[in-house]
Amino acid sequence: MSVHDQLTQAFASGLATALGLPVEDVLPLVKPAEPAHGDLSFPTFGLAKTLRKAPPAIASGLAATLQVPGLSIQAAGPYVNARFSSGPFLAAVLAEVRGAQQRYGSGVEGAGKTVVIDYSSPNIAKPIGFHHIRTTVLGHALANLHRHLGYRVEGINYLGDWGKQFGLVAAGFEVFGDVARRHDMAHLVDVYVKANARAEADPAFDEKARAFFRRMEQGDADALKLWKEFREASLAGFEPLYARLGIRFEHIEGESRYEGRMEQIIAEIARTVGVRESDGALVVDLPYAENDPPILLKKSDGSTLYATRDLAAAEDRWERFHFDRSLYVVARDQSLHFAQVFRVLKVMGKPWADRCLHVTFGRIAGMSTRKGEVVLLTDVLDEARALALDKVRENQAAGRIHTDNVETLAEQVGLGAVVFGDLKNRRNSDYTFDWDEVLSFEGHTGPYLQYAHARACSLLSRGGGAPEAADSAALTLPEEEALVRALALFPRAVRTAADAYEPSFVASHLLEVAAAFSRWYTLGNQDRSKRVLVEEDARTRAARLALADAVRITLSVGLSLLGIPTPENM
RNA sequence: GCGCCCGUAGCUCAAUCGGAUAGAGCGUCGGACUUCGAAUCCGAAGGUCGGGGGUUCGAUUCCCUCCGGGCGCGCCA
Repeated sequence: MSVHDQLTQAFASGLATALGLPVEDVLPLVKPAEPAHGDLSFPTFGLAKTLRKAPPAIASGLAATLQVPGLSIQAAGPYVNARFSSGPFLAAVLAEVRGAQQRYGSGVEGAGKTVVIDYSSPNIAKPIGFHHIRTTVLGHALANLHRHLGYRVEGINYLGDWGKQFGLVAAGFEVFGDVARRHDMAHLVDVYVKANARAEADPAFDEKARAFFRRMEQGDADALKLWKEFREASLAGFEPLYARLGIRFEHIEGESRYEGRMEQIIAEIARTVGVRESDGALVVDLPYAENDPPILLKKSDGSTLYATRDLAAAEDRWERFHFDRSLYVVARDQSLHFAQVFRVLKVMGKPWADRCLHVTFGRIAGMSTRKGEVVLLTDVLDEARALALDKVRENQAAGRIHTDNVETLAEQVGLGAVVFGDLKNRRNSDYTFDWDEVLSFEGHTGPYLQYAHARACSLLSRGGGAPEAADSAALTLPEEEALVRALALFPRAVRTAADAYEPSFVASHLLEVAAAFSRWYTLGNQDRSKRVLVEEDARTRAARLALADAVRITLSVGLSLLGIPTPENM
């Protein structure tokens, strides 16, 4: 348990004892307070009725009697506020961070538990547009967060490698394709885009695509051979992108994995839930869902649909992992689909159906180029790198940074901008794509966090590293206390982020840490006695250096959890 | 039509299971570097929390309704 959690717990149990209530009833009401009010606060409104006393009277009564080591307790109107005794608190937090290093904020609450995370999951032979960043980067962060809390994580890149789109590519190759370039991902994408447009206007062409997929499902050797080539070319095309983002999946598989299990799962659904034919298609009606449409298991031509494959996949994942949670990091557009799939599983009698969860996220609008094509994720990353490179060279010329590899640094900063630019938003909010916004390096951005981290690193290297021993009693500036408070809340941010499947909680907390650090750091511009590497006083210098080290660690852990590189100078 | 999500400063977003005076960034204006790194910091201006009801000691948060936007609603994934 973190220092902050321990103090919160102590305050809550003190209150609980004084009130004669179970701690579980009190703890949820205790919350971090605004600095002006202390560190923790407890509102007494809820007790007014049962105690038949006015809230301010309850609060002052509690404050008068309550004694908790490490806390100074005061009533402020209807609230009971607690302030951490700064000496012990600062020392404990700095010791905690220093002791934990890269494990800061980690935990064991997930020990023995498994979480399956389906994320990224691009479609083979389709372009990876910028909007793919959402599932990819969200899923990656969720995997990291859960791993940090002790869960076994099974990340699955569940490729859309089966379905009509291969028919489109295959049919498209006859018209627009160059067979010699069939292993070239970019060419595949080009063919797919053209074929897709053609199919919408030309029913005969669309039927050719359908027929090709039917042949695949019937096991036609020629069709499957071509499919396999497309699949491998796409997979190879994806690799550089994942390498760039630092993502490694535990499993890369796809819908095609379940081709052999379709009849089996359909038979089981027929037996447990019931199926019927409708306009030649095979559908399953869901009980208690009169307003929802039925799910299609098979098209009228006998080929299967992705719902059928998702049902088989869910079962397969249960058999393989016996998960405590199975997450699907997929756009909110598909919430009806997942609601239906999960409900079918439930009605089929799968006791683990309730462990499946659709982790939704909003849309990115306004992403088309003038030609009407989507902006590719790779292009955005390239653009960010190019812009970062200008800035790096500029700073290098000004003598601000010393690195032998400007290219790598530019790539790291560009990634920081793009990845953080997505993760800082709450996942369910829609946002509009804006080049200026994605390529911004100032303000609430990834580079801002990276910069703060690099500055902390720079202090440490100038100051001779983290001191062996430091007396935190030398930290007397209000900005220092505020900074330590921010560091202390980091473990809590990690937990709330994991619990809500919301990495943006970590993102915004890191912004607070970096802001508190920058504020503290900047004091030294005006007043040399407030510099971290203060010359006159070795004791203060060591304490400040230890604080800078704790900042460095916290930012490093937080950025890593979000999948953002942490250069040591920039 | 039915369902889900959303509406907070000029713009983009926060506000932790309902809590104290709704906060940041960008942009605008004004300040701080012969640098412990200015990708930074400080200050100012900027708000009917979409409108209206309701529940509550207390509502940006919960409920209802209206307005406005996004998405979904059987043979794509």
